[in-house]
Amino acid sequence: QIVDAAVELLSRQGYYRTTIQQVAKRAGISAGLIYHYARTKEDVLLLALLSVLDTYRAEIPDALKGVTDPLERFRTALSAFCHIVAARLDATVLAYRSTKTLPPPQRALIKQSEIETNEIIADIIRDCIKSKLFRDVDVDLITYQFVMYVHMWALKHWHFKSRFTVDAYIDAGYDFFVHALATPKGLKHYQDITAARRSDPAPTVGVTIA
Amino acid sequence: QIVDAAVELLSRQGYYRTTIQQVAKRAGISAGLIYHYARTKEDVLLLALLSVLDTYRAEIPDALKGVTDPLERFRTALSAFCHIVAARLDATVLAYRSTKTLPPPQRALIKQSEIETNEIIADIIRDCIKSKLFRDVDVDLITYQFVMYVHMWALKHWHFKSRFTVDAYIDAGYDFFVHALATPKGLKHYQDITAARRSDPAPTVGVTIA
Amino acid sequence: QIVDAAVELLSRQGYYRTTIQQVAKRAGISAGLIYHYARTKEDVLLLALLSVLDTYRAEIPDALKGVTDPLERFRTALSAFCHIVAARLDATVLAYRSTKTLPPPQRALIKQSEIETNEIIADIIRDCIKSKLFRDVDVDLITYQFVMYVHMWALKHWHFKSRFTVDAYIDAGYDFFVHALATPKGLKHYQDITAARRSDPAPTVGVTIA
Amino acid sequence: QIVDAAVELLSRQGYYRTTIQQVAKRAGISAGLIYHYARTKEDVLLLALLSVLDTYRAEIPDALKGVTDPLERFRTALSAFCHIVAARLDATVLAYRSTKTLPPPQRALIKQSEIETNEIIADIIRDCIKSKLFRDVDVDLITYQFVMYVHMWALKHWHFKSRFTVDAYIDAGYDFFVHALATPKGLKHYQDITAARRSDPAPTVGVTIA
DNA sequence: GATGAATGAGGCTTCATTCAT
DNA sequence: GATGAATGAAGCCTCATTCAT
Repeated sequence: QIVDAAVELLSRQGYYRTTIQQVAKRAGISAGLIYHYARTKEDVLLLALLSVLDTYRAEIPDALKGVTDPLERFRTALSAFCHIVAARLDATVLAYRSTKTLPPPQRALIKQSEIETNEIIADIIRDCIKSKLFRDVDVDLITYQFVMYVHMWALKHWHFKSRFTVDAYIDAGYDFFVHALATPKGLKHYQDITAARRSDPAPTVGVTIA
Repeated sequence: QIVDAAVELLSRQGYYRTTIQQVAKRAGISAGLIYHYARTKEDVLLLALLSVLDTYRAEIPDALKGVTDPLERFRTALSAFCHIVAARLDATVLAYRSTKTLPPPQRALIKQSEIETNEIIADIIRDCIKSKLFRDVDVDLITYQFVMYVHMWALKHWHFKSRFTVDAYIDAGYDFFVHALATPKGLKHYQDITAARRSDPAPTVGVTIA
Repeated sequence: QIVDAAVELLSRQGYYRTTIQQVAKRAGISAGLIYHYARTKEDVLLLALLSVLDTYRAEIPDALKGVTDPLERFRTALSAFCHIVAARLDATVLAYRSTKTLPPPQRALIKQSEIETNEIIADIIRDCIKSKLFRDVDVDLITYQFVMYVHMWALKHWHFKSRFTVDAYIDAGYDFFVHALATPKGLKHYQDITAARRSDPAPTVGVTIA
Repeated sequence: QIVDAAVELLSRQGYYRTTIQQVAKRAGISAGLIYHYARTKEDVLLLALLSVLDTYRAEIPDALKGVTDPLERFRTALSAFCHIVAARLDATVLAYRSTKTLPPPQRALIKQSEIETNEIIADIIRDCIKSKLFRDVDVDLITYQFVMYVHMWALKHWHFKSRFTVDAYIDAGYDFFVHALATPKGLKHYQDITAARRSDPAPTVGVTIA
């Protein structure tokens, strides 16, 4: 598919270093044909970015299926999100590199997609607050910090790759956010379920990508 | 100066949309002259990026002068850093957009500069830990979270600009990090000095840019 | 019909701005089908041009039916020709824009068609000369001037449209040509029939197009 | 000069068959350099067309210098104009082929230049009328007929080249227009100066082009 | 007959870089 | 040092034409 080829090449090389011819060749089609599906090279970029963002939006809910405890949902979302990003490091970085390349109307589409993913996170945080596990914090701000923490795995991967495994990174982030947000009750719950999970080292991550 | 012109244009337009001729015109010189100071266009980008990062490295310590309490230093660093970034939003975003454009050797210079700035933050955090105000957390990781929080003001400015003033953003971040990191003693100290500052609304930020 | 779509689009946009796909869409068929009727895009142009020229060749004689007086035939031909051109201004201009686009063999077909139309005019002029209404002028040259006068309505329509109605333009041209060509006898005849027509304002134009 | 190369190639091949590379090669420069002087290919066309039209505007007055008799001025203008056109047949045709290729603003410049040339002709005709040599005709219309007659030499050159020399074409046109326009006094004057010129076959044309 | 997806050559245009002055 | 005209490679995009269905 064109979009897959585009994501692959754009992720690796960035927008301006990637030519339409390269995308075409990688997709196994002719350059001209791309222009049946995208009107400009920027459209190809948009499609690629939306494809990446859609992965987030689709796969996080998948991982959450069947998880009901609010704090477990929080951890699962963090874990799933980190693993998704870890599986497509370059694609995540691409969004930060290239979104500004798009003209505002298309940029708005990207933002919209990002907001929709964030809403999944925000809902989870709201649940934690409603359950008195988290303090009554600014959900919007915390959501963005959560997302940034995940993205940081990609953005600063050159730094962290030699210091953390993804799972250690997830645990560290989980611990950090819980301490920042939890009520005493929430902290107690955190320690309980963490201890439980350690004595029962079931697969802690339900998402596996590529 | 060439570098200032470059920072200005690169920040606004990104690397590939900015031409050497534009930089030359904005700098009030001829295109050819730029090649006396930079061997390639990438060199111009490198110089511009280093210039921005140097601002961070130079101005945070300035703001910290005379501040001795570890937690106050933490808050001052956060505040100064945020204000610096707020004064050059686009330049901060530029680093995220364009660093990957550079070949590895030059990218290493950027990383090095970033690491040096981070070290300032790390030292402050270490002080807080040594003073038993913060828990014994992973300094490196927290440092990066701190920096990401600051950068987030630029990276997600389209979102936050209508929700926070810079100062409210700083306060919210300060509160968040303290809750995440502080020992009970640290928390007590936090509440004391915060209350004190509120009753004595002296200028809390010593950094003014442009 | 393909040709009608082609005339429409070619007239409005010229040869190179018109794509086969546009012609196909306008004709309500697929692009591939056009190549059952024309071997190349140039063939489409040729067909369109010939179609326009055929209109001239067919409609002028129609208007002349039943008109016997040589001078009246002259006036009727002028009037009919002008009205035809006025009804397809762009198509007339198209011939001037695009004939040179065709390779010589096809261009010859266009010329041939033009010559056949001219012959109709030439015959009328010859009649006028034979009837001693016109001086013994160079029929060929006068024919071309006649045709150019008509085409001028299209070629300089941007200028004349605000200065003349088609009918005023026809009257002015008629007067001009008669003065240029008429013998004293012809001039007398001209004044007689012109006066007669004024007192009997019957429909002076038998051609109505779209 | 770029413009000369452009006129040459555009005249011969038309707008779309002429590439910027061809113009550059013919002008002895690189393709990129053309874009220092023209922003688009259309600009090159505009420059070329204006250059041709300027030739008209400049050379007709040259030929008229020292000619005072209104009718002689009329004949001289016709003769000069025809010779100019004859010297650049293709360039004249180019204007008819390609003016519509330009966007309206630039097309307006072309029209303006054409109007200025026409004004030279119109003034001469007005003089003839003022001197009672011509009837009180519509100057504007006659001017355009005059110009069309000249242009016809280029537009229908494929037809006339085997039937007339330029000078014969000029004489025929002169005769035609005088008969169409002259008062009895004007006709008398025409016959006098024509007879005089025949017995004194001085160079009748003062314009020589390349 | 009819479709329209697919091709791929070709041209306009940009711009980093050079170099004569 | 300083200029800026000049280069020429490279890439986006268009579109006539084909051909499998």
